[in-house]
Amino acid sequence: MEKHYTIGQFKKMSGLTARTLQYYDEIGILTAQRTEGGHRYYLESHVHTLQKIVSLKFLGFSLEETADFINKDSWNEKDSLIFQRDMMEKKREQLNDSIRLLNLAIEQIETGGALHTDIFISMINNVHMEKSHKRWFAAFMPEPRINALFDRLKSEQETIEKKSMHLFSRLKEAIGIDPTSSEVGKLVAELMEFAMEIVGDELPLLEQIPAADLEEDPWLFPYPFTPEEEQWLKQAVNHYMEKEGIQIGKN
Amino acid sequence: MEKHYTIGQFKKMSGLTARTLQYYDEIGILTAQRTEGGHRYYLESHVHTLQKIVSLKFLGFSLEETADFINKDSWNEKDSLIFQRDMMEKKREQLNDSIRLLNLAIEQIETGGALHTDIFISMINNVHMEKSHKRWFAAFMPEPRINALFDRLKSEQETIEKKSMHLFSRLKEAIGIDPTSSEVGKLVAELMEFAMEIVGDELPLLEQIPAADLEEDPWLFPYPFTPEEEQWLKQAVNHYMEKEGIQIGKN
DNA sequence: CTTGCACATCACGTAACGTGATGTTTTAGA
DNA sequence: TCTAAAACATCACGTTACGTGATGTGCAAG
Repeated sequence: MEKHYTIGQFKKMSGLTARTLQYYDEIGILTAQRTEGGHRYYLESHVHTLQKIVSLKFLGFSLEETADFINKDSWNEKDSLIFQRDMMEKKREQLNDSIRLLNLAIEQIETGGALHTDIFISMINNVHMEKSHKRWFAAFMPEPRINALFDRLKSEQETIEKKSMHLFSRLKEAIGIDPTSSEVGKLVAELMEFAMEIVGDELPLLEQIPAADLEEDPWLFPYPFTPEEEQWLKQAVNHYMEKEGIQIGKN
Repeated sequence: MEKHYTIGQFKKMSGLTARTLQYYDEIGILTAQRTEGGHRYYLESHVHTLQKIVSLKFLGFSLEETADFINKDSWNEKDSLIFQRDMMEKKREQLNDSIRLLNLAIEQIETGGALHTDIFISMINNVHMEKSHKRWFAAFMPEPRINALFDRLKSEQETIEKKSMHLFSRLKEAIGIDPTSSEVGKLVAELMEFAMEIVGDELPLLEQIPAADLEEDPWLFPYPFTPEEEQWLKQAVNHYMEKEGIQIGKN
């Protein structure tokens, strides 16, 4: 005589809840046998089917997709497997981005600094809107050069993000201090150097982009400083420029 | 006069749908202004708030959590950030597992072999049930040694999985062939060698585990072969053992 | 003044169950 | 054999973050 499990035994074995088993029964993905009184019971074959179900769920398939797999017993069409893998890889990239950004914020707090929301937001945005930014830049640069620029930045993304976070935070905290002081001068010097590092050889082209265009779109390019803060920053940068005798537009 | 956006302009700018904006209005996370006629309109401050919302969503927060963040404008409690990061890291581990397993199946198909569902299932299970397996082994081995064993296997997980997939598949395809043939003998030899590699120095202890215990739990240890297939495999292994004159139990 | 578009509000659908509420079957013990 | 408790059954509504119509107004242009 075949072993049979009540729903209570079955749920203990599988670790699923009774509700889940009832739901699987309801949608017909795991149809239980019934006693005369109407209680569910399960056989070894159900164990096997349920194995398949939880395994496929583990791979990230929906119950509907899972049902398809269960009905056919050879899984040799690689299309759905490849599709699924690609979906999961996209999700993983997403997670990598958010984990990296969360760590950035955590580190900033742990090193004793304050986390400035505007800075954080603009950095998140930078990652989130990458594709839109690429399209935007397409109006000023040929595509291969855009890609080269973005690829270079991406290869050092984490370093750049950490530097940005640190530098912008210190700048924000310096607001109010005399813009001509040597303390502020040092920060601005750092900022300029950092900006040069970012733009690299694309300086001439990027300089041509009118600053107004950038500020015109508050959605695509949220600014980490408020208008008053920016006012202060401009003073500081101007002072620095005059002292150094350089004439370059500031982004 | 402040710039104001209709919902149509706002959705184009943000890339969200009107329904989403209406929903955010409804749950009070982004309350729009209204014209006399009842139409929604948005100001610059709404742009800023929406930036926060989409940024926090990008980090994986729910709208409810997002609402909390928006209400307080300093984000210096690292607890929720750390909690969130840990959640996301768990999800990423999950994804890594499923991607690796999907690739395993895809490769198996691409190299021209058939994907045997029972083998695949039992390999998925192996990853999925790792914690349960550890608990199960705790009845036979002290915990530090279990951890050492599992850590060793984990460091070569992908290699082991590929080998398993390849070897078990060839075994399954050999079923029906004379168990005493040299072809089968070779496969069994590979199997034994592989098994030795896996158990490593834990052979004596693992040998003590009665095979019945393993087979007794069809949920925890789904077997990649059917009873008939197993019968054949036993014959092949026995033949191999006699020929080699070794006496070791088989798992 | 009308026409057409943009916008408004219901209201139900989604996925995979969780969580009671309430009634019936099964089983263990007297 | 009877009873009380445990186990099980079926509704039915809640969850998240919107999508998707259906149907009824506001608004700007001709």
